[in-house]
Amino acid sequence: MPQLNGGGGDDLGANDELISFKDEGEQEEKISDNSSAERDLADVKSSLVNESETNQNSSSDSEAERRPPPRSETFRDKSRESLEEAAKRQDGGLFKGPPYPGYPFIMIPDLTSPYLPNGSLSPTARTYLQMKWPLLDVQAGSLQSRQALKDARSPSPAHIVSNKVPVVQHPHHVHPLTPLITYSNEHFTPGNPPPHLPADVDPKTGIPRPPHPPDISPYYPLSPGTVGQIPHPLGWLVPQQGQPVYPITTGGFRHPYPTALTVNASMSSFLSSRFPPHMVPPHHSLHTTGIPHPAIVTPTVKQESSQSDVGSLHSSKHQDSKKEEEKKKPHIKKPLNAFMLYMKEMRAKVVAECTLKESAAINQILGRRWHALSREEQAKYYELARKERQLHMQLYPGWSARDNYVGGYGKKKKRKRDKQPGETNEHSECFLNPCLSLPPITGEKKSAFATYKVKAAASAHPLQMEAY
DNA sequence: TCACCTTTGAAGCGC
DNA sequence: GCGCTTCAAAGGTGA
Repeated sequence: MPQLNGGGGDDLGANDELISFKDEGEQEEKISDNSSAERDLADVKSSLVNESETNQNSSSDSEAERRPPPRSETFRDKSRESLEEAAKRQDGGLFKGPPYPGYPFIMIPDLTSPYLPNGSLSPTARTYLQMKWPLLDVQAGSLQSRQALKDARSPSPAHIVSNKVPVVQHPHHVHPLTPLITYSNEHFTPGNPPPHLPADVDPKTGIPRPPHPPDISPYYPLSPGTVGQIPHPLGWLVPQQGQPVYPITTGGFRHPYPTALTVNASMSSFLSSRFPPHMVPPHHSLHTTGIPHPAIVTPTVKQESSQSDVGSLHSSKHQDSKKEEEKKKPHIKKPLNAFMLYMKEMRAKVVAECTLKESAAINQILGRRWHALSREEQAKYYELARKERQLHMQLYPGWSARDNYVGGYGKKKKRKRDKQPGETNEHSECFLNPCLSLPPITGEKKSAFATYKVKAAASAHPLQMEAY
């Protein structure tokens, strides 16, 4: 909420900047800032709510005269009301499930991760696994039971549980990292439903979902008949004749993102060193499962040939097939960066809390919250993004971001309207809501950050540059 | 139907 | 090396 008397908006903006460039020795301030992250969110939320209400009111009347000062009583009251209402919702009055429940992922930070020098699983992740993945042990147990059915050289279930890094994107627009990783207690509040619920209830619609067979990943739209016929997700990494080079337990079959789940950083190195490039399908949108790689989007192709009269279309078939061939060309998407991963995880929460759905507004909030994240939390996302890029590189060695540029795939996006430095966007929340305004990145800081990035690129993510 | 909006970060490219 | 541009996700909005 804009705090005119306290200069809250400016302060927030300043804090954002502090957070963005932590290498400039400003982390102390950030800690205190993080402690107020929730309060900040509440402020943003209430501001947005109030703002939307204000906008609605303004449309019917001469809003310029009536627009209340930000600290007017009505403003506070409404904000308080909205906050109280939100609090009621979170108190359990209206149960809200986690945005992405039941993902069959097991995300345990890489043991080589810098976050826990002792190599142990972070408490947060542990808590997350316990609460969100109560079936973990069960699954491991079931894996053990299934182990007998499988290649004796398969690794132990423990192997499965560890070092799983979901790195690629979900074909259904839900990034595996998103539901999987709860980086802070804030992300996983006690108000979240018990883990067994999400499997039965659609978190978005609240509509009960039919239970999934225990052996089927709920994220594969597979018919029961296909169960058991599914080759191993890493089948494309497996030598043709027989045994997988990399032993995989049946647990791997449960994961929608096989490579992501079974390949972590070290594993990626293993794969890259172990498998010749021809074993990595750079241009295949489908695994042997028939399930597209999440990072690949194959444009929907009309099934004209099978549905239309063959004779009448014979003449134009050639042209159609030509077009279809182009359409079929798989679109390998860019790996998500840290902020995108964060957005995917937090979007649902912000939407639920702010009762906003417009992505532009949501993204503004998320941008602010991103800046409000602690260094450690951001580092986790950077690390995940780094791993995602790593895996992406290994999956698609020849792929370049340039491939997705204009001319490579899809339609050309119209160039955004460039804003002049002092120009404000009337649509922008920043225009009306100082709480959402972010200070521009100065050239000095950009430069510093560029240097920062260059160094980081040589090793890890920017936040790890501290060590240098 | 599709571009736009809005965010941050990664990557490509030209100078 | 720097600055600019594009794309990644998301869903409402407007043309």
